[in-house]
Amino acid sequence: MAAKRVGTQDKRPHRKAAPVPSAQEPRLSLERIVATAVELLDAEGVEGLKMRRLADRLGSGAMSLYWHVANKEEVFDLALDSVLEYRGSSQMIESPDWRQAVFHILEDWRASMLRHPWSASLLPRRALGSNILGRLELLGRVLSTAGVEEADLNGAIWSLWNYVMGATITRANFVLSDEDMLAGQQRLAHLSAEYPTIGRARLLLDNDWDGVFRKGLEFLLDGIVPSR
Amino acid sequence: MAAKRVGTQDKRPHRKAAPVPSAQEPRLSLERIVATAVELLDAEGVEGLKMRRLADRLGSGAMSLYWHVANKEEVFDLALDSVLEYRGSSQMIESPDWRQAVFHILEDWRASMLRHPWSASLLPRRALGSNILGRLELLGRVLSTAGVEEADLNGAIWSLWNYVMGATITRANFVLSDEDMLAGQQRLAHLSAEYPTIGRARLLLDNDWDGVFRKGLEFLLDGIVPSR
DNA sequence: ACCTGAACACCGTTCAAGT
DNA sequence: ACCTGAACACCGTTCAAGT
Repeated sequence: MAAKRVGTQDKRPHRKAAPVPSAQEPRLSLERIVATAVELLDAEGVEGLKMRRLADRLGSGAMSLYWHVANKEEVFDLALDSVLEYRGSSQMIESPDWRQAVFHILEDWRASMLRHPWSASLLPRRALGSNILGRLELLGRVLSTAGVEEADLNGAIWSLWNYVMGATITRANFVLSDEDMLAGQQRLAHLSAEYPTIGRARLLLDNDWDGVFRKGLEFLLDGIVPSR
Repeated sequence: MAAKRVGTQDKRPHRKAAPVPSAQEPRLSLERIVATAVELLDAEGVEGLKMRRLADRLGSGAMSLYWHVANKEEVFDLALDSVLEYRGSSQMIESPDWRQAVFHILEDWRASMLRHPWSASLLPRRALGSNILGRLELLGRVLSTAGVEEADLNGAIWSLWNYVMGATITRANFVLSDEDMLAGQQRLAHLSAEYPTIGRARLLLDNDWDGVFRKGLEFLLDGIVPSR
């Protein structure tokens, strides 16, 4: 199990700071590799990302990748961080309504991960890249201005992190095709005998993911931020 | 990405209901395989589980496993479900104090997963086995008696699921050796320039995981269960 | 600096065969 | 019913070499 690190090191031989204009563009570049990796991950999922297939899509030999990245792990780290880049305007975040700002931050984060369903499950296992650290920094700032004491800030951020990650990982893994849906329904009907409460709640069937997410978030915020 | 199913099917050729006493014990058994898989997973993590290594530990050829299980996926499913078996007494759960009962259910669930750090990350991706369904059924029952309306039960269960899963997955992946700890500390010190709020909150450093977990859970329950 | 093919050391699993 | 070894079709990555 890879130990958790914070941030990503650049262990490549040497990288020029700015590309010399006279030099011809290399066929491969970190940016192209990462963008293509994201495409491939979106299309085929985590286990669909293979170095040879990635190289194929890029029109290069499999081994060419290894000049740009150290290994497959680094491809995952880079793809993950790229997907977590904040692309919205900063308007919402500077809203005087802190509650609205927190909702925007967390829902945008969640939406970014759901756009790339492989990303959420990956995030807790990998080093925290700069884009996610930026989002957490922003969250901390808003919570601070909302009145969360410095001593409680760590706990507040982690509570929200835990909730967002749990909700998103669960949602992202719950991609049911219609046939799966049907099969699950039949199975649950059968299971209702053994699990009556779950059956009555129609668990796994009528899941209003977004509604549940917002509601739980309200509850957490009510508790985290002292006076309302 | 494997689609989510509910429950696990038994596709093995034929299984006798009760072992004929006169027949000699087979060298392998599902139980031994699963128990050994859990051992191996505990020792080496998800990527450490290999069919050949598992067979080695069992003192058999690699291919012998395939008479008992369909494939590696099934080994994961079975190991996961076995780890989620409830081993406590049912006393706590029948406590008249529903809040205490919910806490016991969720903390025992969380503890079971933390005892096998590979399990939490696996759970949302796999079919729900009978042991986890049993825990959810129990949770639903307690929430019901606590006064949660039937229409809100689905949302209540999922809110808690999301929170527990997020907290546990994050915690389980955060196993820092001392050197990692030190490296992270230095890195964060360096990062404090870019992320001052995070730095001040000592995020990633002073994490009182259990305390944060309980606190957030209190907040959620305050919101989920109407009158206190 | 950047890219390549051959080759190695694995993996999960199929198959045909043993007892 | 239960177990096995040989073999196949992959994988990630090392290496020595090309331009």
